[in-house]
Amino acid sequence: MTGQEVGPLRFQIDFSQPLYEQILDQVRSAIAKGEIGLGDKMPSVRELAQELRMNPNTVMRAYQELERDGLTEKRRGQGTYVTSSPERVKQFRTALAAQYIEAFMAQMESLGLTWDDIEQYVNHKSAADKGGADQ
Amino acid sequence: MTGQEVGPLRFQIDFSQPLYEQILDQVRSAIAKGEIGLGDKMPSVRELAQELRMNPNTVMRAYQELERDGLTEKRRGQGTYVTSSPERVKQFRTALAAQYIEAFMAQMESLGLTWDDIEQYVNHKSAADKGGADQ
DNA sequence: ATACGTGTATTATATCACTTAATACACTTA
DNA sequence: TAAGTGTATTAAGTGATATAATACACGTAT
Repeated sequence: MTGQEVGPLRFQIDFSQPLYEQILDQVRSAIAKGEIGLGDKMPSVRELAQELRMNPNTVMRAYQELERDGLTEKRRGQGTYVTSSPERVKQFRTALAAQYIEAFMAQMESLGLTWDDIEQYVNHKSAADKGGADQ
Repeated sequence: MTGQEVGPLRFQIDFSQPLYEQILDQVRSAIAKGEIGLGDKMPSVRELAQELRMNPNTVMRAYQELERDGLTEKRRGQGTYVTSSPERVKQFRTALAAQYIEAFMAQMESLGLTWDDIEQYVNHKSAADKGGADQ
């Protein structure tokens, strides 16, 4: 909770994904990891658009989703600010993590792999081959 | 390894994803889980297209990717057959699992969550809240 | 040889998501 | 008043996806 302006955000933009989605993901990450302080002022839509050489509309789309996430708040005529509520951030992170995990588990299930198989893979980078489909 | 024709495949198609990708994922899954026997004959492009009420070109796109995966083989004038090699299937499953896992780990990292956090979530559906970003 | 069923290639068209562009408006602060 | 906010609108272009209508080469069965 610094209340300062957000530092110079280092964005890594490519063409593998929609641009607005990359902004969204990277700002989400920066907030979740505390790289952006709570209450900080985000760069303005036009400012960020110019820095990233994008259209302001594209940046705005990302900003609107951030507000839907509850991670930012708009103040008319003033700008966009990161939420001051650590609970909001926690809550958001938990919800998104749950979503990622569910999707991941579904992928694993579709390959006939169990949680034990996954743990084996993670613990020592070798055979995720063991369960299911032994023909 | 039955060598039979593949049974009536139950496809679940919606509009949340490209159609060819849904076919691809579901056939991959069916092979990985052994629901489709090795060496089985796949339905023809036109046949499946009619059953799913899609354009043959769309089905063909999925079939072409399946062959790139090494999961199917084409026999000219005859049809498309599931590979007879269990090693191929194993290899494919391992590779795809690794890809899924890497992507998932990156997602978790972007939220500042560790592997321990994930295990906690999976073991008992509760707080993935603990590590990182405690502001 | 003929007919049929394979996979494949081609060309054209349509739709949709994404992005850019150029404005204009309402609000806040200096 | 002037400058900087977020926002809305309209128009246009691009690329991925999907459909449609053909046509071709190959293998098998008749």
